[in-house]
Amino acid sequence: MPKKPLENLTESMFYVLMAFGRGPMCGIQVVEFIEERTAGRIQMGPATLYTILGKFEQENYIEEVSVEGRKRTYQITSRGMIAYREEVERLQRCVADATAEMTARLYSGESLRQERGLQVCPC
Amino acid sequence: MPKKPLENLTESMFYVLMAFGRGPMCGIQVVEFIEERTAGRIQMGPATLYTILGKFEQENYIEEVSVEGRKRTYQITSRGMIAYREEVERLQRCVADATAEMTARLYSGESLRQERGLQVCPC
DNA sequence: ACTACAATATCATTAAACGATATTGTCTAA
DNA sequence: TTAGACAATATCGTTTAATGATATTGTAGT
Repeated sequence: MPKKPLENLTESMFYVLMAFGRGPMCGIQVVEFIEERTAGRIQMGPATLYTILGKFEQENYIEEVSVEGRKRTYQITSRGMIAYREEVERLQRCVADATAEMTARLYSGESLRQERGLQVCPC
Repeated sequence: MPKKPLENLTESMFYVLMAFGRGPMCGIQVVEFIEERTAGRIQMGPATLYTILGKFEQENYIEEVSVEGRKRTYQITSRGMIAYREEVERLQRCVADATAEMTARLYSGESLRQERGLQVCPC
């Protein structure tokens, strides 16, 4: 079990934390949330789900709030919320970097060269 | 070597492909690009770098354009460009999903309940 | 030729994803 | 009361990725 917060969530982990933004829920509800939120793009199997839930509980990103029979309900912790917000920011930085890079190339005329498959100035 | 395109790039892979948007370059230049573009946030060691370059060449995302001594220069292929654009879109969808979810919660009054740590309606 | 450096390559360990399958608890109907 | 059926969670085993550390190799300067 890691001491430091996970510094790079996977897409699956990200959506699991997003689910708990809706409030406490059990594993199955998380899967349903993800399927709905991503319009079916992401379908998480039980192995991935419970692996992540286990890790998140160790990591103190979520905590158990009730057990009814087999059904375990979790809620997100403040630590989990921080991790989620940081992940949103990381994703935004990636997109921003991509955008900045595209813009830079446009202004340097690089896009023309790329389109034509040229390695050097076409002049 | 996988037959289908990689459907989910890691952050490291993403920035490597972004680097090749600048044109052909060698491994070291990729590392320098990433350090610069992310303002030092991401520092890639040789193991990660050459693992990724090897995989991308197999995957036909990049191709060798010259070898001078030890120095190998690669350029991105059209397949690589497609993978890169798809990855940008995936990241954008993640951010968009997070935003949509936040908006939905604001309008349902969920944010108030979350802030106060309540599981049920506070009324 | 020797040395230093630049660039790439490999090793070994740890962690993540996930299909497949197993387990367990609850409820219903006869 | 017990035999399904079902809902929910748990585990196994394989494959893939990340990465620190270290090794290799080619080139140039002296």
